[in-house]
Amino acid sequence: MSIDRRSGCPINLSLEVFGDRWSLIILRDMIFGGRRHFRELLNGSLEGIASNILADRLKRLMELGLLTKADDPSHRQKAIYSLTEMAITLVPILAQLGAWGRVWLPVTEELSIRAELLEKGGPPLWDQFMDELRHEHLGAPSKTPPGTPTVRQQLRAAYEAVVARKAEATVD
Amino acid sequence: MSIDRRSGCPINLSLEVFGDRWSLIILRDMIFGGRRHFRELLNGSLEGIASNILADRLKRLMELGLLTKADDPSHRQKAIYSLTEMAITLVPILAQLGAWGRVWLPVTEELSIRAELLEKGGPPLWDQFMDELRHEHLGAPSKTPPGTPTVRQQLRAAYEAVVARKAEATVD
DNA sequence: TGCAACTGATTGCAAATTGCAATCGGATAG
DNA sequence: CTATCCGATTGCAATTTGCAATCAGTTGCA
Repeated sequence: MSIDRRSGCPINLSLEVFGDRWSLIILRDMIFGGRRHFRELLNGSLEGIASNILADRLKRLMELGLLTKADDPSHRQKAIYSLTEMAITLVPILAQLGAWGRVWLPVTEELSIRAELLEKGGPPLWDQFMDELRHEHLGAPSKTPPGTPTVRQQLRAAYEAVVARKAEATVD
Repeated sequence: MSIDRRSGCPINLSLEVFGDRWSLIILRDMIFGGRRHFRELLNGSLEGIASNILADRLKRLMELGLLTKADDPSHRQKAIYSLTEMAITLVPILAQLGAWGRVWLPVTEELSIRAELLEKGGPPLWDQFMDELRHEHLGAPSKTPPGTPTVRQQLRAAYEAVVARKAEATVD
């Protein structure tokens, strides 16, 4: 379940952490979708992950230090998964991955608007987002002034605007 | 052999392209190691890729539009693999991946010096590197003035300096 | 109290993937 | 003529994957 260590190359080691078809998808849903529970990840996933794979990957990501698990006070057997700093710093990678995919692959418009926004915002926006994630997941004090829309809200709003516009276009 | 299209999300689609343990390793060796031939990739790989996996991935990367193959004029049955623009624009992703791995994973010093250099150089260095790759692989005119050391040369020199220093340290 | 819905998983199993070893036919060098 | 190198291909055992069904415990509601 742990790492292979085929070599000490940073790219190789990174691939050994999330060089599979699901790990980054789960992290994406937690980071951008704000999901924290098993069921949210299971049912909310566009790609339709199976429950055993999800359980396996969550365990693996915990062992690797990318996630932690805590009891949910509202429900005795509910668990809350949190991102660690290690996972939060994946934001630039996800942003680049999204930017690349948006250019070269057959993405859908509503799902790529977030990647576009994140790309346009660049490192300053990524930093703000990571700050918000640290606040949400690690309890760190937030540096963003209250009243400012969060990055996730901005991404969500942009996504919904596209969906609304497309629905409109269908009616016309 | 082609793509699944579990969803139109750019991150998902990117993962479907190189969300496996070998595709990015091959591209890394071509991009940073300058390897162009089957045997170079097979024997030069630190991670020890098997020949059938290499053949399979090369074929897949060609189908996906990341590589092209051409005859080597010096040897009738030798093939030269070239990066396409699609693959060349992976440089920022590889740089981020290397930067992240360098921080969070048990990398070795000599193998991570290149990631460090690439991180410090930032987007301007990435652009220069991509320009050089376009020159090498696509025959594009090089914008870098002659006499300037290429990025690959810089990376190689840094790597060799670390190796030499470590060898020295062992002697002492 | 009874029961349905929901919680985070686990198990069985068939199918696909992986990667090692051996081998292929052709090309080239000595 | 022979040894070596070329980009693969094949056979095969081991592992991994992912779908379907199921688990035991928890909660909300009647």
